[in-house]
Amino acid sequence: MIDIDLLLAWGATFKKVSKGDTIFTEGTTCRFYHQLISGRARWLNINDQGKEFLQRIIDPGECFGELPLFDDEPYAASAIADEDCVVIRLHKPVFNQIMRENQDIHFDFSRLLAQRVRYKIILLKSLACHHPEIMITALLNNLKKENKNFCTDCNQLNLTRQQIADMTGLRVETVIRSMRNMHEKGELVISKGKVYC
Amino acid sequence: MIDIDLLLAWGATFKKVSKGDTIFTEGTTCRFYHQLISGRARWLNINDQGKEFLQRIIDPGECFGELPLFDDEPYAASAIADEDCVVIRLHKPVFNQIMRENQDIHFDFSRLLAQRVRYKIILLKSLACHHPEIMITALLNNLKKENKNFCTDCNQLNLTRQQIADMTGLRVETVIRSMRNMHEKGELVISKGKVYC
DNA sequence: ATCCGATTATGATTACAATCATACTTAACG
DNA sequence: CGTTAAGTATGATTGTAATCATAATCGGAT
Repeated sequence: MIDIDLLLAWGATFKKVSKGDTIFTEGTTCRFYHQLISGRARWLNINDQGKEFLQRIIDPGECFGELPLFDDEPYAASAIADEDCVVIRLHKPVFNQIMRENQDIHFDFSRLLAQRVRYKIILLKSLACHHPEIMITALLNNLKKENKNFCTDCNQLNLTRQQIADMTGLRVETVIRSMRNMHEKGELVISKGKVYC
Repeated sequence: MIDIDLLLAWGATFKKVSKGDTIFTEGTTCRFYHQLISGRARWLNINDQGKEFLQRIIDPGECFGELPLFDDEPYAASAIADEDCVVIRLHKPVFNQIMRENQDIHFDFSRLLAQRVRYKIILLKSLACHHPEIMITALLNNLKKENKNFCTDCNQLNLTRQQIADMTGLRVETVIRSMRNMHEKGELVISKGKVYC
């Protein structure tokens, strides 16, 4: 999201994270701006029953855990490395300084935040209607719009049914059955288990 | 959210809206910044079955419909006047100019957007777990934290069960039963139908 | 004070996703 | 290449919120 050279010029540092390790934890104080260089991570809530609610898959080039940098509250969710990762980090006060001195970047982040609100709103209203197929459609539409978790060439969805379940609160069996039904209806294509839309 | 004198200095205009009238509609292009002067409005989605999903009650002093100003997408939801309202409006390009020239205001909006994401995330994860009481608790906690829809003196909740249903996707009967159960458990107080927490 | 619509309340029934069980298929790894 | 875990698939059963029905209560308007 922010140019790496710029981050480095401001004193950002690289950090290696091993697969399975927690990068930061929901509810704790945020001290850094984070951006993923390589690997893959997930941003998620874990509820009292130990069930994961997957907020977002984090891919290289993306920033994550940015909410506390703007509202000074604790982390809203945890970040866990799905693979070995390299993260670039910058101290929060320095990040704020960049925002102040570089208004275009500030506007980029406003846009990002507005988009995040927008997608959460769309997902919320679809969850509220209780129809699994509508929830899945809303989720996939959101992801498609931001070119996320889709192969840009072949339109293959690159999320498992379980991940979709974890992002909607549905059970994996319900996701499987719903998506198969959507396939029958021609709303998407399932070929050898792979989903295209 | 923005000082009214400042808005007026930049050429903002007042607009009267009658009870029941639509202020703007989901999916249409946004041309104005809106802030409520007096009255009350609601910000909501209406789905294909005609069911309302209530995103937020808008009270005097609050801005609303601000997402398109930052991400240049259409309105994410509609705004409808619950009472006769006066709204102050400013053309979108002028709003952007204010952001550029007045960085503190820009940071205030970043904070607001981050908070909105945060609350949507919290609500999302609670909806995903399927327990009505957890959903209602999450909603009320969110509102309480921003001093919204609560009497600051007596802690009285100033939303109907129907409105809570419309904000969570639950049925009004389920909200009534769940809240009565929360009352039995001492998680809130219901006295003559009024809710305190 | 009286009326009327909105709100709160409660019971009975139903629909459907969760849950449990089991099996097949695919991908990763030594 | 074979082993194993992860992912996909499908059927049977269950639990719970939605739905339907009905009534009491509250609040605002006349």
